[in-house]
Amino acid sequence: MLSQKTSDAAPSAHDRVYRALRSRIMHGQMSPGEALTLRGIGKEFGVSMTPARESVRRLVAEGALTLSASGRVSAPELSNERIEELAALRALLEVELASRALPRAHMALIDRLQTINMNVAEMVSKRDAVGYIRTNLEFHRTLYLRAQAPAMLAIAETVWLQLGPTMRALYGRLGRTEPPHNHKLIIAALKAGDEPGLRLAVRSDVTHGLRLLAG
Amino acid sequence: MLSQKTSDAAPSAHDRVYRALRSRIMHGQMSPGEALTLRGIGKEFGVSMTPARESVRRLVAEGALTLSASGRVSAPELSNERIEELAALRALLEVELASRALPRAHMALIDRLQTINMNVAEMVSKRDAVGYIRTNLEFHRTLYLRAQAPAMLAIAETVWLQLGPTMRALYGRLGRTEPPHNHKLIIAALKAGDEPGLRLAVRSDVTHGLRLLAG
DNA sequence: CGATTGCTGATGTGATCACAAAGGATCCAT
DNA sequence: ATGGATCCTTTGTGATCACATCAGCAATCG
Repeated sequence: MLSQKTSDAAPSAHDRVYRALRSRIMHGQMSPGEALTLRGIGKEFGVSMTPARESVRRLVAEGALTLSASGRVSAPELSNERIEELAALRALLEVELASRALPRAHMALIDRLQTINMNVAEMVSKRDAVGYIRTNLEFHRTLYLRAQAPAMLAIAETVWLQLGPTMRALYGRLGRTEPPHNHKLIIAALKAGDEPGLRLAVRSDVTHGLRLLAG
Repeated sequence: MLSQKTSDAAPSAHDRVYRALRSRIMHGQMSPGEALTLRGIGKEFGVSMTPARESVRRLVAEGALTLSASGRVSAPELSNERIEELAALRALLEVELASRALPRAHMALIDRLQTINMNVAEMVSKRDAVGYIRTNLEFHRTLYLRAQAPAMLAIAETVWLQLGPTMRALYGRLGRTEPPHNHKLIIAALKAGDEPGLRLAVRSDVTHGLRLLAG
């Protein structure tokens, strides 16, 4: 799911469009229900309808966009049931990924996570929703990359993608002064080599924000 | 992932092609490495390259097909690491799905599972690889549908899809006389309301065959 | 004043075409 | 016989076009 081609030497037009839209969706730069048109995308990226269509179809296949019965495409408006299910999926997958990353997590990685976490805190203090989502996902991805489980990570990213448009809405309702407390628990558990603690911390981090959105 | 459109009233050309190819891949009717061409697909289904391309792109996005650097498309040849990872994913997801289905599993469902299981046994005795794969997946899907977790089920089916072309290769090496013993354990655990037993049985069923393929 | 019907612009779909690149086969040289 | 270079066929990509359909809006009627 991450890289369509095994070699990304020649970025085709549809791939460029795909990546741009994907990033926009995953980072909460689209609101739920917001519509897109093929001709509009084509115009924005200077391509014809063909690559625009392929990008959109691919994103629809990944659940990042919704296709209405008439073929109109828009960012999904998730039901509470679906949000809860996606949150459960995040918990299931990311706990496993973190657990697999734990034995390989050396100091260099933990340092990097702490640096990223400072950026997360900065985004929170700046009330930068998009920046917060991006750095937060970067924190998780950096950890999970150590799990050496690309298929699992790809699926986890697909779940993030599906939650993207809903994320910003979450940020709005969220008690914003919250520094990333759970991230510190994750880092502490990594340092201590405490697997049960790590699993719990990841589960809490992933579940907490989404629970209040669904409820 | 399952239904591209919320309403499947008007089956568009690319959707028809997509479904046909998807079924072919998932049921092991394509060998790993087998190539496809857009014009060939178009000719086979009586459509132009456009719907053929969309179907293929969608299947590539789902990991059901592999796109070479030059855009050529073929059924994936999975590495052992990837097979093991996909097996782990199946275990993770399907144990959860079974666990969620358990409290909702009434007698009617168990009866249905037993009927399907007879078909599985029949396919095994007939040495029908495709039929075996199809009925086996039907067994699992029937159970998981009770979990009321469409997103999770969709992801599980994506994993099945990725394993599809490899499945038949598995069947060849598999001790074929094996009747679906683990399926009986699953049914027994469902009858007894035994959640730990169910989790173990599902994990064994999902993991066993794939382990020897990867090893 | 509100609901319904009819219309118009906008939108997705699929076909076709031109083009570039890749793969394979053939031919030649060693 | 074998290795390599060359040519040609096949293949994917992206653009454009014709067509059917849908959404939104306006005019009309109750």
